[in-house]
Amino acid sequence: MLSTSPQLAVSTVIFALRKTGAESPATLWLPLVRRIREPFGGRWALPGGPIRASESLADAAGRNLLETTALTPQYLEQLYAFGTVERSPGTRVVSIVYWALVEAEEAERAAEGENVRWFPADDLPELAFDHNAIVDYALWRLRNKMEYSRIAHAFLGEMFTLAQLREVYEAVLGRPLDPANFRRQIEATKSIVATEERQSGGRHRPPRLFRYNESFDLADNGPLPHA
Amino acid sequence: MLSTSPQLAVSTVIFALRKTGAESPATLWLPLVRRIREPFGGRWALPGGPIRASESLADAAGRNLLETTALTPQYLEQLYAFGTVERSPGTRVVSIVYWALVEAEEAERAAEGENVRWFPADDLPELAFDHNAIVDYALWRLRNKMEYSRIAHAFLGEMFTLAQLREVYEAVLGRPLDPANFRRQIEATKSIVATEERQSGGRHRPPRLFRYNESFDLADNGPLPHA
DNA sequence: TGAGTAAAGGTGCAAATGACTAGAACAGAT
DNA sequence: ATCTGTTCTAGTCATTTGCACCTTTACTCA
Repeated sequence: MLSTSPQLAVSTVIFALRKTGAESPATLWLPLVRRIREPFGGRWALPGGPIRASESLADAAGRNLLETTALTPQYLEQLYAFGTVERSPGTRVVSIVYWALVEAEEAERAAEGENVRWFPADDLPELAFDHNAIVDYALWRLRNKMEYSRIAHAFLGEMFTLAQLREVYEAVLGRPLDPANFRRQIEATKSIVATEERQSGGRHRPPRLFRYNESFDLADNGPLPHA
Repeated sequence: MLSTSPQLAVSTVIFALRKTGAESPATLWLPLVRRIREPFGGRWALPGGPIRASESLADAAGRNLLETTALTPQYLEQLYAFGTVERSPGTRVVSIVYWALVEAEEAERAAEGENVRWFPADDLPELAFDHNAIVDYALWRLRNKMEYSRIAHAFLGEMFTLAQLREVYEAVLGRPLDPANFRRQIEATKSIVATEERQSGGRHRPPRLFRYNESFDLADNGPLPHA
């Protein structure tokens, strides 16, 4: 009997920050798609699909994401290759999973449908396959990376106030940060620069707008082949 | 035309510490295997092979490593999935690469042969496929991880002196460390405990032997599915 | 017994961090 | 125009951390 090579697929865990109420803190959300086929028909699952012969793994992740959720992420990084024998009933599937971040605005644009819905990352239903465990791992990576890189910026638009940036950190790390100390740390950084513009409209002193210094990478992922 | 799924394989970058001369500093070495088939026939490559239907990815990496190099690593972790279109001439191959550490003693035991040879990690020949880039990335990960985990211990045996442990750090990080400060950092750690035994034989005050506290993991890799 | 060597222990400075206080600037309401 | 509440902004101070350097201890070998 010829041993057939495992089936190969890519999936993506993509996070966005959402504010439910006006005064409630922002939390992490992610879009899931409803499975139509067996196994796990009807269950929610990570967006993903097969790899085409002409595209790299990252390209496959981005394309499947765009096709199923209409989202274009600000940040995309390989998470892990999952390949235990029993993770998919019947067939042997190896999933190369990416994780991604998307701006709040972009996340709003992508309309929800019958088969695509956003869920809060800390309160998911039972997903298909091992996808609950995968999301847990992606959350761990996100929180870890937040502490020693500048990926927080990927949740925000071009320009942002320090309060907005701090809100991102507080939502991901799950604890409040001192505004004054936070300011000091950001200003010590060269990767985030102050602009002359301010954001008006609130019923308070208009905060200065900041901009990310494009000459810095969002994260140092080492000497990884670009694709 | 039916789009065929890419071919899937695992490879492993496995490091050991070797001392060339008696007084020269230890450096990183890794075993490579000589390819017999095309493409890249005759070139050196990372040990690896296909994934069996009954084994997980990590198991496949360990098995292929044992079969081709007779090595059993002290530490094994997934590195990255490489899958650009052009990385293997002719066929489309996705390689899930692991990286590993092995004790010096265990590395000695595994004899070199015509088709397996150890090379210094910082002076490799031109390897098959994109394996040079893969080794570079593995080196980067190793150096990174060395700074916030206790994997250095995986290079050593059951018991070791602080000087030996420091030699590992110096070899991997590529810079000398202050012995006094190094001692303090290690002693602040709960994961490495002093024993009552000492190592005699040197022409100096006999150093205390230390032991790794087995109740700690070598590295915190988050909530990863065990296999 | 003395010389040499590395382990082991200690001291002090500088930078980073965390908790806290206080004033300045603005929007909107009175 | 003045008041009020909120947030930005600046600064202090104590604690921790990292790092450089120095001294003492204990052993082996000649």
